[in-house]
Amino acid sequence: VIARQLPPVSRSRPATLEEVARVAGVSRATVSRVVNGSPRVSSEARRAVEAAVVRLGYAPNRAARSLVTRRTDSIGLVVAESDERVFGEPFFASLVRGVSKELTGSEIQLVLLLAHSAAERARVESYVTSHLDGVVLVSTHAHDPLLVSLGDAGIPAVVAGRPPEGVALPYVDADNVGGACVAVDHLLGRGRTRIGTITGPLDMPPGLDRRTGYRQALAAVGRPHDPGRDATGDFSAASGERATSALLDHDPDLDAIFAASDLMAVGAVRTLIRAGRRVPDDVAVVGFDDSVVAETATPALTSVHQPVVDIGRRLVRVLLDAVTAERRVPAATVLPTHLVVRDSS
Amino acid sequence: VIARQLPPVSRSRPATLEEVARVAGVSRATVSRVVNGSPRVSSEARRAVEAAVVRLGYAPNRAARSLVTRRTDSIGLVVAESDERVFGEPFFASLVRGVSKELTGSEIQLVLLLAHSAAERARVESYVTSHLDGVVLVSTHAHDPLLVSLGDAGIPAVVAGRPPEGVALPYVDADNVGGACVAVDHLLGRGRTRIGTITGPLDMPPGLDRRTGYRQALAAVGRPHDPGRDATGDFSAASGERATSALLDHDPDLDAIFAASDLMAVGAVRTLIRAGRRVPDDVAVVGFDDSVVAETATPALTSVHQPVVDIGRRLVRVLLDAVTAERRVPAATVLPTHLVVRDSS
DNA sequence: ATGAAAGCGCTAACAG
DNA sequence: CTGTTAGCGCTTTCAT
Repeated sequence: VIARQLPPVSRSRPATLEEVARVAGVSRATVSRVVNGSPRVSSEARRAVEAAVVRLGYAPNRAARSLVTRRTDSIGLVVAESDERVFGEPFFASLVRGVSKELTGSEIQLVLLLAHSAAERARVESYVTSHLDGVVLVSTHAHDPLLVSLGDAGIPAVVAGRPPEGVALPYVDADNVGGACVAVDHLLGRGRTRIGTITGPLDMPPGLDRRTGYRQALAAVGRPHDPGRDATGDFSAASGERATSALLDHDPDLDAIFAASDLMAVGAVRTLIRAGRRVPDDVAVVGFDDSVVAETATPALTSVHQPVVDIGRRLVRVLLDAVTAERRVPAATVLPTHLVVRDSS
Repeated sequence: VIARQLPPVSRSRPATLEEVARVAGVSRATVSRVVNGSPRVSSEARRAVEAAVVRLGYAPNRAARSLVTRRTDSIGLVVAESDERVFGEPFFASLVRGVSKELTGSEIQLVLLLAHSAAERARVESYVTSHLDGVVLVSTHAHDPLLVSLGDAGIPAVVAGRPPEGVALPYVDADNVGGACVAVDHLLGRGRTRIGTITGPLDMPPGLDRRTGYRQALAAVGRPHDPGRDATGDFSAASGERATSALLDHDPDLDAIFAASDLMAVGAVRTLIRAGRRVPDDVAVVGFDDSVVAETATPALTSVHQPVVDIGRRLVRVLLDAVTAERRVPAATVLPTHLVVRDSS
């Protein structure tokens, strides 16, 4: 039988570098070198230090470290969104997963900053500039003041999704144009000819880009642009219903709808059924986002999948490159989307 | 015309207390007092300092402050979950909203810690104990090692949702038992008599509690417990389908189902329709969570609403009380739920 | 009411 | 390869 354990180190106060040094019989500088992985340490000293670290349960004090290095080793995820729903969106959830996934293994912490009100934005800005190494910015609103102020402040920042024109920050986005294009191609391939679209808000880049993809696909096969086949929504199911009614009014023979979000697609299906159309027999419907509702809807929705988790990971990689200034970061990174075919088309 | 502005303060390096003191013509100590709202300062000095603070755009350096106060002024939101989906769940999203809402206006920052793998859990634990004032723990897994280790570590912690038996941490939860009870009462009120239930996993407190509520409501009206009317699911739609088949096998005349999650309710509806039942005419269905799918499902689902945002807010309040040790914190806080009646019942 | 001074725990020259 | 030393920016006695 062995003694059960070393005398339990009192947790009253975390061990310091000083204590580790004393136990290991070296100087603070040496301990610091070991802890920070410097090669300029004898293996003998290193072993002694490592043992002491374990024995004492030593963990560096970040505050002290950051005071001298002027780095906080933490990055912010800033959600600049007055509309609180955003947070509940699957897009955001997956984004966070990607971000935190990319951070695993690094010593970098993720600080969440929600800036709903105008007052909060101001706080966020001052906080960010003095306490974070960099930020990932999520904002669906065009002309978000934070977008420009953070840009001006000169703090490393990367935007999730293409920001509106005029913002000089690097961004990572899904290929919205390409995705929409593929969706419409798919509809054309199914023999549909009278294809309408329900766009997102046109002051938001994704809204704009998906409409662009729709038009490109049609233009590519020589279809002229018919304004009556465009109806604007706001990404919500209710707006999808309204838009579909409008579309049907203009062209009762519509045989397909490309909706710029799954929620709008659900609204479209609902309205189509109510109008006596069968989906997909009479009218095929394709959504965008490949969210849970696409799977659970009846019929299950064909939808464009965005690699959101990957976007999150890439966002972090770009940001960290910007922070360390190791290399010039790309102004834009566009990740591919793909179509998931289900029952609605 | 006035001069456009004071000479733009160079942002090369954030202003320090020292600089503010010089500009205001006082000592560092005085500036510190003003910044921290100490009353022992003449209004004259205070004015001078405040002006200098504004002029210099001064923001205290958290690292320096935390080094001396031994407080980090940040709390962690620890998601101890190997199952990555959790993050996408609406429950989690609303929780975060509540937490961050409660934090607005305070100087406290929210640090997000995801602990998927076992290795990460270890890191999280060490990180937490040395760099955070306290943590809010989200874990749906029974017997999560973090639950006990954080409890042992003596760091202030509060759990979202009732933890499994044996965990001594304070928690905040929705009234799952009461909610389920009300749901079943509602079904009884609609004249239903053959009411089955699809439970959640029985090793999870919410799964257990909702079943308890179901049984209580039935017992209250003298219905004996019929094991054949219990089917176990895992909160997913697919499990809801399977469970419903089992329920129908046992009792083809079933006229109502209480599902412990909206997703399972959706699965139930799907299976019922396939089996030739009309919802709600032949079989009424009630879900739990009042999530987006409850709204978008066809028919729209009657569901039990949990005050998740409030849970988040309360979590923070309890945690901060525990951190400052201002008062003994309640071991359990149970917030009321309510039924949202829609078309499925 | 205010200032002087002593660190908090750590890193980073700089010597040796 | 290692130790000494000088702060990083802030709070906090302790005098005054």
